[in-house]
Amino acid sequence: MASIASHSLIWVKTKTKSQAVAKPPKDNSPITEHLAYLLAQANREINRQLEMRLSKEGVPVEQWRILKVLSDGNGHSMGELADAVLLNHPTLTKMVDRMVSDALVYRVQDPKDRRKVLMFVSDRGKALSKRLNSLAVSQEEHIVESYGDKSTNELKRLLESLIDSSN
Amino acid sequence: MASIASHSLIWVKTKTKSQAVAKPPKDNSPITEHLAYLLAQANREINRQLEMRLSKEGVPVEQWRILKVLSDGNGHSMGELADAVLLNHPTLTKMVDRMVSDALVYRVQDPKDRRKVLMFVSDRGKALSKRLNSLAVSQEEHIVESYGDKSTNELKRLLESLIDSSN
DNA sequence: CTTCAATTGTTGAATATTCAATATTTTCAA
DNA sequence: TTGAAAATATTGAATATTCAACAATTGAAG
Repeated sequence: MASIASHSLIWVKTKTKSQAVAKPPKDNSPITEHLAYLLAQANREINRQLEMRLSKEGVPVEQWRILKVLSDGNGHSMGELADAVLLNHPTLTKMVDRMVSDALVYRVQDPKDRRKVLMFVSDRGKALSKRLNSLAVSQEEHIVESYGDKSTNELKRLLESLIDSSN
Repeated sequence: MASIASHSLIWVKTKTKSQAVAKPPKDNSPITEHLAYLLAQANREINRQLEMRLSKEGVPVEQWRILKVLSDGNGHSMGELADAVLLNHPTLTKMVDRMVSDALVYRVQDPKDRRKVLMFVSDRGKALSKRLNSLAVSQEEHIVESYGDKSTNELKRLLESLIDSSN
């Protein structure tokens, strides 16, 4: 990992003239200045691109998430899984039903707490998961190409800390 | 607007030690290292918060967007509006149907191109829009409180440029 | 122990979204 | 000028999501 001195005296290029810096939106600001809108817009676009990649395997983005989370080999309860893959419980139940039909995952009742169901990924699911991961990684590489390494990493860092600060 | 010299010699605080910097994800990276996932997660959380605020007026986030876009007073065609508010055309048509029933907006056939329908906001819609904007602005202020001004502005800037680079 | 509240997951009905087909109008080439 | 293709918006059927109610199990207080 890059390690640099704790303080550096460097030239920083700064904007001339009044900057188009995002300000807290006023009542009459365009919607494009709202963080909530920018997040929705960026998410929609990136998700659309990923969806197109994954369509090669005929699988929705949510199933990639499910397979990826389960690929640690441990059993995950439905509740846990729902949080991890950003789906409501009933939506997850029904998507898992489909994936069970497709023999990608299977349910096991948790012996420690029989209210719970532990989800596992099948061999078939693991194989699919690998192919999906390649597609997802290649999408992110494509983003990095046009958007840049620095920006991508900085954006990820900021998103993580936004999520942290929202809990 | 703030105006500063075009180059400044300043102290920049930099990280000591190896940083926990996000790297391009590998096949076996956790899903939380994928940009697509972080965007979905952040969007879900911020959208959920906004939804809760707007529920005071019994209005979904999408209707706030529609009213906000139409609040410039100009007529907007359905296609234009669909793009702006991040909805598919048929979804928008049906949501607009509801809003017309609620007397928030109305349709006018475009005299220049009669394939098009121009959408306008009613007085009632304008009044509601104002109240919704207050709620949305106060949400963003709340985010800025816990997340910080710098981070918020930087995040917005990066999201804008991500979107730009994706077109 | 027993009972009642909380947790976990699923189901079915109600609602919303999406896909494909349609209708209308405009554009443009022949 | 005409006819075919493109653009725009809507519709209805198919699909997906959500809400509220339910069933099963556990936890915990009395």
